[in-house]
Amino acid sequence: MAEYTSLEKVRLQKIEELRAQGVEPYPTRAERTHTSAQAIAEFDSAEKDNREVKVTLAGRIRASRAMGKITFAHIEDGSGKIQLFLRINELTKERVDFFNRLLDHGDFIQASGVMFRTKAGEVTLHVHDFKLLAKAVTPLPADKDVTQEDGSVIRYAALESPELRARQRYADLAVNPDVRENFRKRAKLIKSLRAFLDEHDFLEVETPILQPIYGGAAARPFTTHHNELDQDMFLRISFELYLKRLLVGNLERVYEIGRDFRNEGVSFKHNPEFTQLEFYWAYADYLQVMELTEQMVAYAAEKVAGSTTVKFGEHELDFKPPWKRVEMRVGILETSGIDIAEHTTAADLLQAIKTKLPHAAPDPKSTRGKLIDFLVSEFLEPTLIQPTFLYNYPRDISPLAKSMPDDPLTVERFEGYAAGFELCNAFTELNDPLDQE
RNA sequence: GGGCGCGUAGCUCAAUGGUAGAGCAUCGGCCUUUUAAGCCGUUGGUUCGGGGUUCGAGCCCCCGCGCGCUCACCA
Repeated sequence: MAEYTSLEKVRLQKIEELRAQGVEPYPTRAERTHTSAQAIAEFDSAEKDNREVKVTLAGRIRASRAMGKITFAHIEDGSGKIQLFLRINELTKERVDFFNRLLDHGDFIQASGVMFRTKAGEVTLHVHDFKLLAKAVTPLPADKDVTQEDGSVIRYAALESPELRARQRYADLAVNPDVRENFRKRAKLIKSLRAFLDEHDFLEVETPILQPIYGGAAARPFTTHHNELDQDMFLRISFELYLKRLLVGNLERVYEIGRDFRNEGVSFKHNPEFTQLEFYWAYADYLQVMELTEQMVAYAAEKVAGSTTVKFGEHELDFKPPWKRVEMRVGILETSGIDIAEHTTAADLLQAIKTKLPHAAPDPKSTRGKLIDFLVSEFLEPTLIQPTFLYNYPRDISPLAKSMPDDPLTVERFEGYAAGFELCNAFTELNDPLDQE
């Protein structure tokens, strides 16, 4: 255990003092009657006819302003913040002093009383009784001071550091309410994807995470060891190989939502463990999958955001089918001026890039596939803001995908993009066993 | 893994190689409608760790640790 900070030591002393006074800092039960949002809503409707609203609320102290014989404080629960008003008239001087001296930001308390509206207009609980529910030792992270150009200082009462936010998710959640909303949206999203696929006769399965041989993608794995078998095992980098085996077993439509693990770079777009959805559909081709995909995403947007139109950063994205479809060769030609069909070798294509795009800097050792990738990510991808399917990929960057019947260098594959991000990747699967070797 | 940058009080940050500071928080006092409350006072430091240069190192040099950005890899 790390050493306590001076602030934590003060709080530990307060716990001692509470116990000395016969106050249990961690009582077993709470008696909440309303969330803060319910209390405010109920008061709003009762205010017109002067109906009294008595409630008991529970939450964490987020702010307090002691002013001698009265104290204002805010507590926050899962539904939001609410102000408390404490006065010696109802509580006695001893109780108000107790609140001010022994309770701190972050402590969980419950408070009972009557709802009213302050002079400043804020719906507030006039506290007649309160009780400590759990004394916090480590303070909630908060307060970031930013000095403005004019020299004034603005205080943000929220956790800012990206490092802390990621490492201490609970603290981020406790302090930043919008993050809680992200969690709810994520749960809705996954629920809606399940509902959609179930509705379309796809069967949800779970395949092995611990695998003796990894595959299904080009990525480095995490390695672990099975002691009893004395055998190295890998955390899956993809579900692909196991899901395909289920197709072999005549489960014609299967899907899995779960974690994959890739031992690679970390950034705001890439995490070593990430959630992925894969589905496989026997006897269908990539065009049918394209249609199903845009319907699925639109369905999810409707369920999560209430509309197929969604704000993302500065963009307003409309996921309503049909999405724009751009053939890769045409897209590259339109955005970079290079027709990859006219340059069938790496050397040839590299020469064309150097001639037509003197400012571009591709790796000269690249294969033809890598050069095409370069053109896509440099010129084409940034233009794919509204939901778009990019389709018909060059064979040399698309393992396991089936070639087009009349063009062996191009495969039946597509990727979906929105706001410049790749959303998904799909293809007509190679099913010639000899070709696969 | 490569390149660049950062690490000073609980937090956010100052400090030409010359006595380590400010605001907020903490702690104490005043204050019966505040909401970034206000006013007065107080406490708080192995300057990330180790070594070196120097009369003198938070600052310069070397090694290490941690973190950020970025490139490569990838979704």
